[in-house]
Amino acid sequence: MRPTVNDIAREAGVSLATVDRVLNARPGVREKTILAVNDAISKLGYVRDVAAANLARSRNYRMAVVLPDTESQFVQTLAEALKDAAATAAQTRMSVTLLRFPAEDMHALAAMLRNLEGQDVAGVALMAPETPVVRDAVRSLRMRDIPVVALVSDLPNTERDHYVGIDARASGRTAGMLMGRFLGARPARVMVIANSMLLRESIERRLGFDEVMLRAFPQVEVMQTLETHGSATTLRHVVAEMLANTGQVGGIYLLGTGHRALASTLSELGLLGHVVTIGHELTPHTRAALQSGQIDAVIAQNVGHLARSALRVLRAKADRTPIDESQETLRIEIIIRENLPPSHG
Amino acid sequence: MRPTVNDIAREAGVSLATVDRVLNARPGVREKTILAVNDAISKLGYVRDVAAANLARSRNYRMAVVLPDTESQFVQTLAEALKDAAATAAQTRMSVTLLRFPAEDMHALAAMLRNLEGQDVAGVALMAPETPVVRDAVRSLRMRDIPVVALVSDLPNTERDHYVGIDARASGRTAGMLMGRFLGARPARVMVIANSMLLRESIERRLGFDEVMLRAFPQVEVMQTLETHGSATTLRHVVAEMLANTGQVGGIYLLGTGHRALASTLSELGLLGHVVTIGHELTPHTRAALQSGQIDAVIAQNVGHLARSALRVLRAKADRTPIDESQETLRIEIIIRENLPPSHG
DNA sequence: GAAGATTTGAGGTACGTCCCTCAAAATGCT
DNA sequence: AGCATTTTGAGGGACGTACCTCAAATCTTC
Repeated sequence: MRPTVNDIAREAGVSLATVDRVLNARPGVREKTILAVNDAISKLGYVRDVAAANLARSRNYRMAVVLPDTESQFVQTLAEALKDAAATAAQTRMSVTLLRFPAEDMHALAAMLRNLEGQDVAGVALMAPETPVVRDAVRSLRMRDIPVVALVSDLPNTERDHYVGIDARASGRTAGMLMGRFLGARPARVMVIANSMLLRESIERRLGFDEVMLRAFPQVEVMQTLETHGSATTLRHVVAEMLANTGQVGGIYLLGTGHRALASTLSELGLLGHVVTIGHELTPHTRAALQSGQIDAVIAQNVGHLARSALRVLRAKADRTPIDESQETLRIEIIIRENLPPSHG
Repeated sequence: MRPTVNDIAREAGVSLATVDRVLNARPGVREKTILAVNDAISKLGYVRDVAAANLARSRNYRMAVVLPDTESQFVQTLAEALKDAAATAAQTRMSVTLLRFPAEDMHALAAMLRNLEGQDVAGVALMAPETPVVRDAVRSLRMRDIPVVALVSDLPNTERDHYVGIDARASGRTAGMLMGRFLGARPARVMVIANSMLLRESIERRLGFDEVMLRAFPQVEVMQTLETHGSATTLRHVVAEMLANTGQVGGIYLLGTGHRALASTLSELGLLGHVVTIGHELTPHTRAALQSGQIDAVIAQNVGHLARSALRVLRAKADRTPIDESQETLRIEIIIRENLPPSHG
């Protein structure tokens, strides 16, 4: 049988009230008594029954998840995963509010976060680029003891409590290694396409990619990043132009979105399936593209895991409970047609 | 506020006792009343507070995990992961007993499982090859309403409640695709090495591998499987012989264990790093081999996830609670040096 | 050693659910 | 209608913890 607070009281030779005061760090206990209780705790191997504790507290965890308001399939997929995770988390007295901010409007985001401070929010998960305004908002939340978890894109220069997501640089390296090996030994050129090189993630991925290419595949020339600014038309245009003016393009590395536009452009040029294409994130589009052979590999993070992990970490932070690192570390997944996971509705 | 059983009672116009009877499927309630209660439940969106329920039940789940008693690093790693998962699961009143059976002695295993029947075990997770004896033992457990979860290696022709692990055939296909792409366009031969081709897993992996090779890489010749029977000496011998008698060996596919022996053999022959090597499962050995470039890729399943998943599924089965498929589906992971996850102590 | 402050004990209620008992009410059957 | 049977209600104790109050015991300090 697991020891309870009563066992500790008996073992330490104090009353239940004192054990309770020690356990919950309430004042009015002598140092000596605190030590005696802690001794009993470790001697009996007592572990607080969190479920019972939360029941007694009848605590409700209101968590907020803040995502950019883009139509990007990845963000949509993530939002869905978060809803699922929230439904499950409801079983453990957690309620999750999903908020969206206009993607380019950092001040709107800051206002949103400031607003959250007023309400009794137990934690915030945030997917946003690191700008000064965001840094200030995060600091402000932390000052009020509200845990903040960075989602998908890290906020390394803020006081965020935790980052849930994969290392963008390492995922770029992974993409690079696959690209190099898939291209084979012959010299080739690789096109790199991004939405915007102002995004930390794109920069990091590209850095990782280049790192590996330079080191391991010197015969491959990686060209300058083409920016699409999220526009399919621009993507079509720059890709067609680049392909017309450059020979030996053997690979395309898509740092961000635009898989559909890329596939149709390649298809028009009769190149579909003849160029090694590697992208990021598993969405309905990339899934379909993998299945039909339009993409060769996708570097992804498991969004279901991401969502559950974010909520678990927020919860742990709110409870001031330790985090199981091995469970909360997301893996950089390499997905090809052969190991495509089932889609689950 | 979340609705409680009291709210349901009020809403349905019945007493607390009746709501309780319905919720816990106790007898002695008219069909009509059951419907009324269920209506109230769905109307109010009631979700049972599992924590409180378990507290009240003060139920202890004794789970047993049965693994073969091999020194294989994979099994060792899995055992470690299970211990970690068990430690965490202890927080939710679950205790896990880890049992080992002599790898080749199916009758010893059967006796072990029969012995479990006597004790009040709430569930069994089992990693074992599917033999008639095992089939009978599983059936017997199920007859006593003890849930059985197959671990790592499926038991498809038994009445096991669930399988936690990856599809061996699909992981063979994944290995095949990587092998083909890593080899490049030129013709080559691929050696396949297994411990024993009597193991279902080895067969399945090989089938998947061949499938892809035949379809997508006709220029590659996949040779007959060499069996090592777990002996490093045998491995050294057969590999050296095969390499001496066969030209153009560009790749080696290791279906089971033997990474260290293979590396040292290749090293002696001056071939280390010149042959595309693909193996299975992430263990300290394969991790080191990936890091040093001795292996090019490993097809793996996340053992931490595997362990947690097995315990969660057992728990759900014991509680007769639905399973979150998307959380319990293990992914076929492709691991190369660039996306090697951290080792976590 | 007395007054004051600090520390400890005893006891209670609550959280939401399970599970038990016993009596009361409703229903079915002849 | 009367009886047996089934269904329902009312109530209480338990699980392990949190949090509250009030009194008693123990320490300080002069």
